[in-house]
This record gives sequence, C-alpha cells and structure tokens, in this order.
Amino acid sequence: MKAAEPIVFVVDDDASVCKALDRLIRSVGLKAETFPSAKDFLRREPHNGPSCLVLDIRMPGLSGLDLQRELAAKDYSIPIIFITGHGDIPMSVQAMKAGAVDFLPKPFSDQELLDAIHAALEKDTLAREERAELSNIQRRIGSLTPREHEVFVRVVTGMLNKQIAWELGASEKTIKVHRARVMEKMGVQSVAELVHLAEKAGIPTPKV
Amino acid sequence: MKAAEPIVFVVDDDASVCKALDRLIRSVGLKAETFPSAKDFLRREPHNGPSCLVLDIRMPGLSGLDLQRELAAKDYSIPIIFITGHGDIPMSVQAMKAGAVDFLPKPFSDQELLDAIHAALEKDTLAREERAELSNIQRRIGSLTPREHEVFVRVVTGMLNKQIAWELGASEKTIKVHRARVMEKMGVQSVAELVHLAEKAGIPTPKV
DNA sequence: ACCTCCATTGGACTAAGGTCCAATTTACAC
DNA sequence: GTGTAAATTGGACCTTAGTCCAATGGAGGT
Repeated sequence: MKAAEPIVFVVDDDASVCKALDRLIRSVGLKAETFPSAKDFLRREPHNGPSCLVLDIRMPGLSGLDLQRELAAKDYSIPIIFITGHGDIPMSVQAMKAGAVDFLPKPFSDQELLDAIHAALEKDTLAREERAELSNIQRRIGSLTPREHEVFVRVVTGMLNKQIAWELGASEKTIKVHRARVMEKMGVQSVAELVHLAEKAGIPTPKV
Repeated sequence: MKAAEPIVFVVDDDASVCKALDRLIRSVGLKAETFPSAKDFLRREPHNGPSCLVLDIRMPGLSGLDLQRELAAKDYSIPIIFITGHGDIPMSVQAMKAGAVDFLPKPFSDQELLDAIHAALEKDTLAREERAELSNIQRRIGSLTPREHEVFVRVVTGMLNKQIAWELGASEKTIKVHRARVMEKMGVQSVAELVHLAEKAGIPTPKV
C-alpha cells in the first residue's frame, strides 16, 4: 500500500472556527477534516498515515483535555495542538505534561498554527515509523511457539544452550532446534541482531 | 562515597521569596540553597546527588528561561520548576517544551510546590542513575584501544570474526585476541550482554 | 483414521568462538 | 637505550553453535 496522505484533524464546537481552520490548512496543500465535537472525532476510524489534531480546549461534552486523556487511554497516539480562547497557565501546563506538542491561546497567527502543524506532522511521521517497526517485530515474536519464546528470551540474555537446556529441562539438542527456528522466524543471522530486536520489543536483556 | 543528600535550589531575585521558600522546603526535611540570581547559581559547582531547581522566570540579568537554556547548553541536566508572578501561556509552553517539570503561577499553595519538588527529585534520581550507568559504560568503552574499538563495533553488529578480519585486513586470529580483550574490558561474558551495553551507549547495532 | 503443528532427541559433522602459551614489530615515553 | 603498550600472528585444543538427516509421541482439527 502506498503512503497515506497526511491529514490534519480539527475538533472545535465553533463551526466558524472549523471552517476558517479548514481553509487555512487546505491553503498550504494539506488535507483537513473537521469535527464539531470530541465524540464525532472518536467515531472516525484512525487514519492510516501521518496526522495531527488541532483541538479546542473548551467544548460542550468532552473537553479537549478529556479527549486527550481518552485517546491516551486507548493508545491512540496522535500529536495534539491545543487552541483556546480562555485558557490559563495550569491548563496549558497540564496539557503539555500530557504530551501535547503545542498550546496556542487565541488569537494566534496563521503562521504559528501552521508551524505547529508541520512540527506535529513531522513528529507523527517519525512516531509512525517507530510503531511500524515495533509492530513488525512483535508480529514476528508472536509467530514463535511458546517453547520457542522461552528459548528466545533466554538466548537474548546471553545464556548458553546447555544452560537453557538445563533450565527448561530439555536436552541441548532440542534447544538448538528451537534456537534455529527462532533465528529463522525472527529473520536474523546473528545473536547480535536478535538482541537488537529484543531490546526494541522491550524484552528483558542482560542484567548488566 | 555515600549517596549525597538531595538539595533543592531556589533562584529568585526577591529575597523574601527565597527566605519563605527556604523555610518551606526545610520544613519538610529537605535541604535548600537559595541564590539571588542565575549567575550566582551558575557559580555553584554542580551537586553530586539528587537535586532540582525552583526558578523564578522574571529576574534582572539572566531570566529563568535564559538560565534553562544556559544549563541545557552546558549539559547540566537538572529538573526545573518555574514559578512566576507575571507569566503567560506562551511562556509556560516554551518552558515545558524545553523540559521543565512544572510551571507554577503565583499564588500557588505550599503543597503544589512541594508536590512538584518531590516529583522533580524523584525524576532526577532516576535520571542520575541512568547517567551513572551510561558514564560507566562509556568509561569502559573509552578504555578500549583504537583497534579494539573497531572490533567492538563490528562484533555488536553481528559480524563474524572472519568477516571482521577481512574488513580490517588482519588475520582471524588477531581478531579473536582483540575480541577477547573487548569482552574482558567491557566486563561481559556474552555477545548478548555486549550488544546490550552498545545499545545503551548509542553505538550503531544491526540495521535490520 | 489422517494430517499438521509442536516438542523432543540422536548421530555425525562443520564452523565458529574461546583459551593457553609464545613470539615479533612498531611507536612513543622516560 | 630501555620499557611499555598496542597490534599481530601461530599452534594446539576445547567448547559452542549450527546443519543435515531421521524419527517418535502428543494435541487438535478435518
């Protein structure tokens, strides 16, 4: 599948704001989608490509901060740029602590928002690559049988075949077979590469 | 050397604020040091133990944000809690983007500041452990001779001795010797552990 | 019943890594 | 010049890992 087009999502209960931002964003050649409420945005299926979210803080129903929490809870990672007409410092600090990329009090210039959007899309692009690689690794790990997985985690901590065999109550020969399958399924040629993948997948490596 | 005591640094040009914060911080059993200006703080040698910085934004001479930049530039990593009487949202956002742990507009409650301080000290404690481990690893890497280092970086990418030998124009035998020294100097028993250390030190591991 | 996947193990080898002992050459500092 | 550290290489040998071929037994699905 080809790389999906970047999209800028806008969530604001004020239709005129949505319309203005939509026009601004399209004026620089980016695709935009606007939503009148957090719930409407949540109904849209996640976009398969770089995206970011321009989010009003104050809205009826779910507020912008609520939506941020909601998205974090469901592991829907997307860079958020907050905009607000009546924000205060604690609110901005809370939003930034929760990972927002920017927080723009109205009035802001077109350029300020566009700069923030480009930074956010750039950030999301990198984050997506990271996630894609990670899910690729985890897919491979998922293809391991239970026994292979047991061998895998021990190999990446530097255990010898004989040690693994003893710990798992099997013969060294059996471990060799599992180990070979692990290397093949994970698509690596060396222990170094295997450890490299394990680190990325967050699998405990040596104690140091 | 034993673990150094945590210290909370306070930088504020208002002597009465310094005094009040000093009393507050000491009241919960923490050590405090106050400075009337950023320059005074910069003159103090870095503390060898957990610490954090409570920093006023608006000051004559170097401002709080200036000091934050200054510290970042000289790699002096310390969690910063900003306090201010006349801050605005963009200022707080900038500070948070630059890594501040909190940003408290006056008036704030004693508890708010103390909570922030405890969080900051906790964060610094973890960061210090990270840095200590990293510098320990880098010290060991630094003890490698140039040739050993060349072998090291190739081993952690999964190259075979014979491949390394060919690439470095030496015999496989020589590589074995260097490799053995690398393992010894780095204090590891297995390639897995070696790769683990290399990852932490940011040394390029396999492409994959 | 039959088939597939998983787990196991053996034998026979090949290849790769590691160890011990020993020796040479070069560069640089005292 | 002498000494030290670094880089090199050989030989002999042992330990580990990996490969090819072959085979058995159990669990679960068709």
